[in-house]
Order: sequence, then structure tokens, then C-alpha cells
Amino acid sequence: MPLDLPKSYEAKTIEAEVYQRWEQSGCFAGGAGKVAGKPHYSIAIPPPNVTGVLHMGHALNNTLQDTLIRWRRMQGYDTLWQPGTDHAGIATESVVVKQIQAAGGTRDGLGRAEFLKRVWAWKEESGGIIVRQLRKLGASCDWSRERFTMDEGLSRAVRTQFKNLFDAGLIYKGTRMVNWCPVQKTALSDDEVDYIEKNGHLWQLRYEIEDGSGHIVVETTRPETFFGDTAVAVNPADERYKHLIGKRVRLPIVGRLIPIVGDEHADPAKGSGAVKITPAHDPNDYEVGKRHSLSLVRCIGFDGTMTAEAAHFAGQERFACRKALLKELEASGMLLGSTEIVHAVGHGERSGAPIEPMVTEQWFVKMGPLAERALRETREGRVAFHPERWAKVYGHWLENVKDWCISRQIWWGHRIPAWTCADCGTVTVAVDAPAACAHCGSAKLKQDDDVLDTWFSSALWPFSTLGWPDADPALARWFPTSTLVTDRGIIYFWVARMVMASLFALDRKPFSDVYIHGTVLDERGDKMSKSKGNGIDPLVMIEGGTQRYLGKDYTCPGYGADAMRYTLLDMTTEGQDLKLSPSKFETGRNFANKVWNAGRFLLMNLDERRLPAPPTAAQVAALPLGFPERWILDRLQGAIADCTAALEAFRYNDYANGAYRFFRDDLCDWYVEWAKRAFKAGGAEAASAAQVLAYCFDAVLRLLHPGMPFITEHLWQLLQPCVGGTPWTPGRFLMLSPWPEPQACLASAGAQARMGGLQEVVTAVRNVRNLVSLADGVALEAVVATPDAASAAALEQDRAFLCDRGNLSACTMGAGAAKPAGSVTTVVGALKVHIPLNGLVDLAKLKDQLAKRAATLEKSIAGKQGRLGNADYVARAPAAQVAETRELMAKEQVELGNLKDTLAGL
RNA sequence: GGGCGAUUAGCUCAGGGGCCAGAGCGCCUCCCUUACAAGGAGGAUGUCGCAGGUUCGAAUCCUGCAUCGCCCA
Repeated sequence: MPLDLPKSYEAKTIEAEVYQRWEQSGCFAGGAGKVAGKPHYSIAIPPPNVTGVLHMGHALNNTLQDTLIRWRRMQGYDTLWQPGTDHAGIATESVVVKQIQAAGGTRDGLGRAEFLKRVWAWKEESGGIIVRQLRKLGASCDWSRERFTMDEGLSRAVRTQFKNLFDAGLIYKGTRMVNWCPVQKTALSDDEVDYIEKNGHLWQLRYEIEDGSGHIVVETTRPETFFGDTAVAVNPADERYKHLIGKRVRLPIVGRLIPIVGDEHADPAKGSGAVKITPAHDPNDYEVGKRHSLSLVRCIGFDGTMTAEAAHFAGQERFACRKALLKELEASGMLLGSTEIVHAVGHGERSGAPIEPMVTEQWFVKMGPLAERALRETREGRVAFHPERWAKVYGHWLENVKDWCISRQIWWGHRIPAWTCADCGTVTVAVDAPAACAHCGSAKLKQDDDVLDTWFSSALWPFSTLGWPDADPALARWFPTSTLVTDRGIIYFWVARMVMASLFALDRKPFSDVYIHGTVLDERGDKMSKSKGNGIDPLVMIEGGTQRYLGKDYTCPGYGADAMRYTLLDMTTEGQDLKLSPSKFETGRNFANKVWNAGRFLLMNLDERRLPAPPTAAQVAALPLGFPERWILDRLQGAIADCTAALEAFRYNDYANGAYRFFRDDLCDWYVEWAKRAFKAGGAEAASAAQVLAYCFDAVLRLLHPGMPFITEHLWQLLQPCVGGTPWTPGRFLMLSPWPEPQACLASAGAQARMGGLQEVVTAVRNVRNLVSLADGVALEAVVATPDAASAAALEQDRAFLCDRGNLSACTMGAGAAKPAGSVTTVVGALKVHIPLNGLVDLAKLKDQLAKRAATLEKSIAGKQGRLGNADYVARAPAAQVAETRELMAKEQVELGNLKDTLAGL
């Protein structure tokens, strides 16, 4: 019942129904709407954490993906948008640990099996909220294929990749210095550590030389580690200390003797030039220690408290120990002083706790050979980044990457598929639990306690979700995926590792294009985050509600998903960050409402003039069309070309703007207004306008659909009865309808210039009407003086259009037509437009405008004259350029002449 | 310390050698005209961060500087 459409767009009542119809009709299924012979186009969703809730970053990321996949689906590609979630090892484990603690229990108290049961129970109950929230956005994922990184299939993929890497010598177990998080009590990879600038001190400690010949001063930011010192290093070239190499110093408090060694690591220019060496707690010292065969003394334990090595400080928390220790050293004269410094301190990115470098036994991936192949993928153009510059960031990381620590000392995750034999002590790596040791046949096997870094499984996502390692038909059909859409923050964590994993597992890249979008910022330019309270909740924008934003409560009535999506697309420019505020979403709300109301008008009129079938391009072209019809159809061809080119180039704002400009500026403001006249007149003209509008409306709904899926689908369904169909016919969806292509038969050469000229005259008339404070409804008369008879005759053709759009009761035109008495004159290029106003007039404003225009033109003409008077310009600039300048200048001179005449006559 | 990005209208941003530098929001004037006041019509608004350079020609390319932001060490 189109005639009953509400006056304002009410997204809430429409979106849920539309989504349900799509889902029930299988519109999201891989390959829906595909055209035989078209290639595949697939996207693997960046799997959100199963613990997560939708934030604006997700909204942006998924809007961009949905726009691409909907567009390609309409183009007939064999599409798949593969959804799913990530088990987020550390984050999920800590959520459940906290719950257990709140209930008075502990993780270890429960034991591994029971703990994992609890995590699964939590996941089933409250995990994956985000996947339901994505539907509210309109995400057209194939939900029947939803995957979770801990699914059996994906877990087998993880074990298979592990075993294959192990067999290839690319995974090894070793004792190394790693980043240890004392809060989460696990090792972290280098990428999970954030270095934060902190104010600190460089403390000067005095170590007595064993033979009583004096002392040496060492400087350190971490005095509490001295309990673990096993040497003092000086630069072998440092004249001050050369003679001390080989002697020993006595550590304060503990009294242990340690050697002075010569090592390049000691920088003579830095501080005293002597450094204490703590191989168990500093990565550089660890290297020094290896060079000099120093022993490892662990003075800080895995929980961040001091060990028995720390004498009477044992059991103290490391930073508490520092404080107490400094006092004691000062009292004993061992602390000479300190200088204030700013230094970068590593913190666990999730826990926020200062990292403790620790030497532990861990599993590593040998990155060198994998990284080299991944680098070739971008260098040789098989994987392209958009914007391109991110390829450099990716390359730089791969060139410098160190071996990847993949073992984590937590329970939630993929348990490392390695079993140690109690009898022969060797390790058996296998995809499935082995019954016997591969080396001695013993059945006394114990699986490694550690689990794998979550990113190890994420790295397999583009193919593990498609069934790898099995020969799944989905893998053959949709792999490699086409486009990966993500944030720059995980180029290392995820993008690079996917490329490495995919090349190793399948010998093929995981995707062809990587689109890196901007980061969502608040209106002050700060990154949105939960802790800062500056996040804008996408669901509040969509469905309405009240939220806290920048310290104030903000209420949104709910603009709908299309409005939010449109705003995000409009603001997405070449990877620039998006500075958002709640009011920004009004842009989309306003446009969605405009689309709605234009639809309402068109549906009312088309309903009265029903067509037996949707008009084809050829049918429309064959109609007896007037100039405005030819023009709007020509503009449509341009909009189709622009939108398509924009999407091909990942230029989302150009896509959004292209569709917007055609819809609002061309269709609504000019053609629909003109067509009202035809509808009033009825007859053949109305019938023709109805067909043109039905055609344009259908096409523009298609153009808008990838960005604004709900409203366009809903209106398109309502349009169907007007073109010989019924709404919601099974299998008939805008979503699965073809993306428009420019039609040569609807192009109209010169249409733009002709209409442009008319629009200028109409605007000039409206301007005069406005200047004299007449309402738009007051009809005027106009006499247009043209430079010659030919242009008068040309203009004559468009008299009806000028009169209608300019609200002119009469309009005459002639070469040099005389100015009627009592009229004012305005200038439109080569034309003078005389408008009789019989004294109503205060012309000061018009005079100002014309004078200003004249001044602008004079400046512009002077510039061109200067250029044309320059022999170098005429000789060296392209001939077409010079000719164009001459032409433009001539035009400007004609207009300026008109303006001068007119001003003189006022 | 190194790398990258940004700096254009009051605000948010397009424009990446050649028309008189654009859009949305905001602002001013008029209009509740039978699609839409979440709207329509009209209008005003710019040292294109600064300084050099290349070029017939620079907001646009190069160099340096400043400020802000992100990443790496």
C-alpha cells in the first residue's frame, strides 16, 4: 500500500523485516545470485573476538566489506562473505578466570578440564554477541558457514599446520629470552608488547673491586635486577677500564663475586661506560651472557616477585623491592646517585603490566624463510595494499622480524600437538594424539601443557574456514579470497602472518587485495576506546538509546543502519582516519529520509500509471523523450560509471557522493520537479515521464543498495507492483538484481552543457526573485537577450522548461532583445536576462552581486591575458590548453561586457 | 632516533600540475508550495601551515621548517 507510506523514514520497522526475508530466502548463501561464467569474489571477515561487542570500528570495517560484497554479488560474481569469530585466548581466559574468582574459586583449583568446560559454557551462553550485532548492520555474511577458531575442523587445521611447520624445521622448541607478562603469567610475542615512554631514573651503583683496588660505577634503570647480575661489562676499547677486564667485583648485599668482561655492548659514551649484566632479565644482557658463557641467575619469579636469590627481599613484588632496596643501598653508600630519564618501557598490550624479560623454554616459528616468501608476494605484485603505502609497513616488518614465540602458558586455546616420551625423552609431534612414541614406541606420552598464540590460528583463517586441510569444494571455489578489509593495527599480527601461513600451507596467497581503512576517532581526534569513554555505540545510532559520550549522556532516536552506513562511507577517504561525533550521523539520517520521501512521491505517481513490466533501456530510449528526459538518463549513465569506478578503486566516499549527487541534485531537484508538470498534464507526456522515472528509480536504488541495503530493498519491493510484479516475490530481490551498467542508447551528447546553461538561467531568475523578497510562488516574466539569432532559436526550444523551473509566466528571447521599461537585468554568461519588476526594487544587492562578479571576471581575464601574452606559455603549453584558455577568456569577456553594460544602466 | 600521514571555508573533509578551488554541516534571507522543514529556493565565506625551489604554469611536484597524530626502534 504505497499510498500509506509514513512521512518520515522509520528504519526500525523496516530493517528487521527486510533482513529476515533476505536470510530466510537464502540471499546470503555463498554464490547467491551468481551469473554463470563469472569468477568468484570472496571476503574472509576479520574474525572479531568471541568476547567482543560491536564498536564503531567494527561498524566501519563491516560496512566496507558489506558494500564490496553486495556490489560484487549484484555484478554476478560467485560471492562468499565468510563470517566467524576468534577464540581470543588470553582475553577470554581472563574473563572466565575473573568469574571464577568472583565466585571464590581459582582456575588452578578447578583444574584444566573443568576450567575448559566453564569457558565453553561461557562461550555458548554469552560469547558471540557480536555476530548477532553484525546482522543489525545489514551484514550479508553467509551465516550458514559461520566458523569459530576452536571448531574441530579449524583446530585440526591448526594442528596440521603445526606439524607441517615442525616437520619442515620451521617450528622448534628452545630456551630463549621472551617477553613475560607477570600478570597473565605467560610468554607474549614481540608484537604483543607496547613500549610506553615513562619517566624513570638511571641509578648509579658502586661495585667494589675484589682486590680492594677501588670500585666501578654501573648505571641501571632497574636496580632490583642486580641480584641476578653475573658480570659487569666495559667496552674493550675504553681506556678507563681496559685494565679491569678479567678482575672481579663484589655485589652489594649478596656478596657474590662476578667478573668484569670486555664487550662492545658497553657504550663508553653512555653514563659511566660500565654496565651491569643480568642475562636472565634483559635481552641485551642475555646476548652478552651468551658471548661470555655467563650463568643465568633468575632473581625475579614468574609472578613478578623476587626469588630466593634476592636475599631478604625474596617474596617482595619487584617494584616494591626496588624502593626498599634503593633505601638500603643508599644507607650503605652503594647508591651514588641518580639522573632522571625518559625511557620506553615494555608493557603487555592486554594486561598493561610492565613486561619482565625472562629466559624460558618456549615454542618458536622460524620466520626467515616464511617472511622472505611473503615479501615476494607484495614485491611481485600478487598481493596489493590499498593505499599502497602500507606495503612498505608490511615489508619493513617482514624484513626485520625475529622468530615468533607461539607458546602461551594458559589453558584456553589450541593445545600444542607435541607429546614428550617419559621413556626416551624425545618429542613426537602429530595431528592426532599418538598412541606411542615415534622414536621408542613407548606409550608413556605426555602432551605439552602450553597452548598456541591465538594469532597462529587466525593466520589460517582464510583457508581453515574453507575446509583446509581437507579437499573441501569450498576451498576450490572461493580460495584465494579476493579482498581483505582491515585496520592498520593488525598488519603484522594478522595480515603478514596470513600471507606466510597461506604460502606455506597451500603455496598460494590468501587474498589479492588488502584494503586498510582509517581508524575511528572521536570529535577531538582521540582514538575511541572503552577506557576513555569516547566511543559511539553503533547500536545506539541504529536503534536509538542513551549512551555516555565524552562525559555526557547522549540520546539518539535511532537513525537506522543505512544512515550510519552512509555516514561512514561518506567519510571514508583513502585510508584517512574518521573524526566522528554523534551529530555526524545526521548526514546519513537526512539522506535516508530524502531517499524515502522521493520514493514515496515516485511510488504514489507510478502507482497511478502502472506499467506491465519494468522498462528496459531500449524501451526507454525508444520513447518520444523531451530534452530533460534525455538529460536525466544521460546523467544516470554518468552516475553508474562514476559509482562503479569508485568501488573498483576502493574510493568509498566517491561512491557515496556519486550516488548522492545524482539522486539529490539531478533526480530530485531537477528532473522530478520537472516531471511533476507532466504528471499534472497527464497524457502521453506523463506516461513517458513515468517510464523514465521508473527506470531511473530502479537504477538508482541499485546504485545505492550496497551502501544502504535496507531502505533500497524495501522501496524496490514497493516499486514492483508499479512495474507488473508483486512485492516480495520469492527469488526477486534488489539484493540479487544486476548492478547497472552504462547503456550507450541512453547517452546523450551535449546534454550536460545544454542543461547547465538552462540551470544557470533558472538560478539567475530565482536569485532576482529572492533579492527582491518575492516568494518562490510569484510568477515573473523574462526577456532574454542573446548574442545572436541562433542562440535565441536554440533557447526557444527550452522555453517550457525555463518557464516551468523559473516560474515564469512569459519568456521571450531574441538576439539583443530590448530591455523592457521598469525591468532589472542580470547576466548569465553571454545572456542578459531582463525581468520586469515595475519599481518594486531595491537594487543595491543585485548591483553588489554583479559588481563582484565583474571583479572576479576581470581578475580571471587579466590572468589569462598575462598567460597568453607570455611567449613561453604559448610556445610550451599544449596547444589544446592554449586554445582552451583563449576560448574561456573570450567567453569571460563577453560576460564582462554584459555586466558592464548592465551596471552602467542601473 | 627512523618511517608514515595530516595541515584547504567557522567545523568535518574532497581535490595529487592547466577552467573563476569544491561538498556536507553550520551561518544569513525568503518559503510549512499537495514527496520530503530530517525539506525547498537563494546567498555569504578561503594568505590552500610557513619558506625556498622546479615549471610557461604549483593547493597539487621537490627541499627545508613548524605544528598535530600514528607506527617502529
